Amino acid sequence: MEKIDYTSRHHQIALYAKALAHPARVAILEFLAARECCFFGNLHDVLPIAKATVSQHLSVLKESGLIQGEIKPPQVRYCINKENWDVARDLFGVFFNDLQKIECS
Amino acid sequence: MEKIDYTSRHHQIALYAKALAHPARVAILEFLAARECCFFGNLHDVLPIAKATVSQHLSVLKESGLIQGEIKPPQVRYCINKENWDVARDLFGVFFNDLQKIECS
DNA sequence: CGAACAGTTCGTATATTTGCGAACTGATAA
DNA sequence: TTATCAGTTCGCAAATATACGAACTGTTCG
Repeated sequence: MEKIDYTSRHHQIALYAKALAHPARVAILEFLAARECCFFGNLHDVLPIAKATVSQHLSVLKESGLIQGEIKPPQVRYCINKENWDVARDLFGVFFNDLQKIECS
Repeated sequence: MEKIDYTSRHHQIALYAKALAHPARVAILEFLAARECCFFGNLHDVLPIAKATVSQHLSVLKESGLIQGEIKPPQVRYCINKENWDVARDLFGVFFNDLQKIECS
């Protein structure tokens, strides 16, 4: 049997999963997904962590592509990046739903 | 606005996401999901990592509950834990699909 | 200008993750 | 019994993640 390389799908799923791999980030995404818009302060008010840590988690989410930030001085407005959110939803959807059983080797 | 605690849903999603947060584990799950059964050796043959590392990733997946191992001397047969797999699918499904927009505060 | 406000960045400490080779375990085969 | 085979565990090194306070940036307000 040949060694495989991880496909770009494997990497993509892993990257999105990594973004979701902390309860704070799950909570942030849920909070954002429920709102048209949301400022840093709203998140900080609600989360049980220091603002530096909130900012750090937001960076992780921004780097994953799942959210985007827009500067509205003096605040920063965050929201879900709908395009990538849909990509992630489809990746996980296919991953969890489209398993085809093969006979035991 | 009140601080929230992370809910057990947040924790659960984060834990399953953590399990998926490495390409090797995504590849393993995909491989298992496609087969009725699969031995450690099959996975090691296919993955570009040392057997100690394969074993480690399998431990992570076992601890997450997404897979289970059964000793069939001298081999170990791994398979998807269908029950938890379904739980994870539903958690991610709801998470990605059931967002309700609220007006900007 | 100087103070205040909203966030980010920096520096640092600690914990967790990833990866590997080597040593181990437990079952079978010679 | 000894060797072998399948897989796990150990010990370690390097990288990454998590968290925080303090210092910083950039804007607005007096």
